[in-house]
Amino acid sequence: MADQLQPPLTRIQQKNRDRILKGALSVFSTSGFRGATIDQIAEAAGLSKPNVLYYFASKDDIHKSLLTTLLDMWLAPMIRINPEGEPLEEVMAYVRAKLEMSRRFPRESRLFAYEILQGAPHLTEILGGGLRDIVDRAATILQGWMDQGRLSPVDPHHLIFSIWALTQHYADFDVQVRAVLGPGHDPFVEAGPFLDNLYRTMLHV
Amino acid sequence: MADQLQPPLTRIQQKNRDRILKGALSVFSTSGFRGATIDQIAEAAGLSKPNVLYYFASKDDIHKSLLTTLLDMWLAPMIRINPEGEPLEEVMAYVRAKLEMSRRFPRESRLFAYEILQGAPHLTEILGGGLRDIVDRAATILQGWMDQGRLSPVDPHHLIFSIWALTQHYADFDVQVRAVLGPGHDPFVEAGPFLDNLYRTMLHV
DNA sequence: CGTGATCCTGACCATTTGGTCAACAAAGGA
DNA sequence: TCCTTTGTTGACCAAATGGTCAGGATCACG
Repeated sequence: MADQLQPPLTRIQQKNRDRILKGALSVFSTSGFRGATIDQIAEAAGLSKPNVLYYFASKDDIHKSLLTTLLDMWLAPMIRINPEGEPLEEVMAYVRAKLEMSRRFPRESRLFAYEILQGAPHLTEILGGGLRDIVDRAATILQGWMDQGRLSPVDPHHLIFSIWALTQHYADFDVQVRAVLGPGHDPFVEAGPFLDNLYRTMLHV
Repeated sequence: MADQLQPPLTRIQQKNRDRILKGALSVFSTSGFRGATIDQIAEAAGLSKPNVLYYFASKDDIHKSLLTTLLDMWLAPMIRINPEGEPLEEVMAYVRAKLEMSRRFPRESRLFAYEILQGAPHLTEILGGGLRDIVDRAATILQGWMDQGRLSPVDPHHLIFSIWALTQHYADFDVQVRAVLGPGHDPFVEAGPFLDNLYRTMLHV
């Protein structure tokens, strides 16, 4: 389990690995793992297929690398919940951060959605491990606030699920949302006040 | 656009088409369209691959058939919203029906999730057509109730999105929800009161 | 029964796709 | 400059996969 002493990446390695991951994010997030081909990734990255496989051992390797790299970014807002802060504002800040991430990084959201739908074959250990710890920490903080009467009491885990569901929905189901709303709408802009109102009314003591 | 006069299905056709669709639902909902193979579907249906292709022209055909067949069932609860009913109870009944569908038909939920994630290649005309009409009708009813002061005013479209997101999340992200909650939890059972409380507090005048 | 329609399958095909490899090109340090 | 390391690719392979087809089995019905 000790970290391998990796030789530092060369300039070219840095650049090309980056291009591959960027291209792969684009392809995986639109077609899913099975639907994506190394050829597509190579083209999106502007490299030849064998060259892609020079930097990553396999398609699986690219996918796993993407997921683990992005997971940190994805969970960051939850870690930033501050137990010393004002309860309602902390929750609202998390909701806003999560919605903003869905707006700015919809491909990342879809990448995770595909992975979870599939049964999370590449994330099983993380799901029951690190993720659960992070969520439990947040749930404990929320529960504490509720016990102090500073937040309306609800199940903290399901509160967190609701935030995930409501914010990621706008990224993952983007086409459906836009098809139903029709042109002239910005789903993310409209969702802001809606979610704000929803969580304020539900959690206000 | 006129309906073709189809010869009635024989007993065997009825049975085998049914088995294929059942098997395909299972396979598509766990692997997505591209991840599913006709061989897997055939095995799940207990038929040989050529026999599957005797009943359906192509893999695409099976998939499209599944989606259109299931879409009606999926939208049924929304159509049942009754403008003459008691507003809050109508909404709560819809929420409960949708959660119950996620619980009983998680595979159907995931099938749609995959399709939307993919950009809904097989549902584009339905999304902007029939679905939009159904949603708009429901949104109009909700808006009417809000205008009458019988429901707290919120954006009706986003209210509907929120119900979809919150209920389908438990089916689509099942592994994640269970991994976070740990053993000894029934997410669907816990979600019931949570959603009940959420919508009552948000919509109660 | 008989016979036409329906049903079923082993064998096969073309294409796609993940991945390999030998050989060649470019960097880069001494 | 030379030579080792690093980077790149065309050609290739084996497996998987969507789909076809000729022919055989079974069914329904007069």
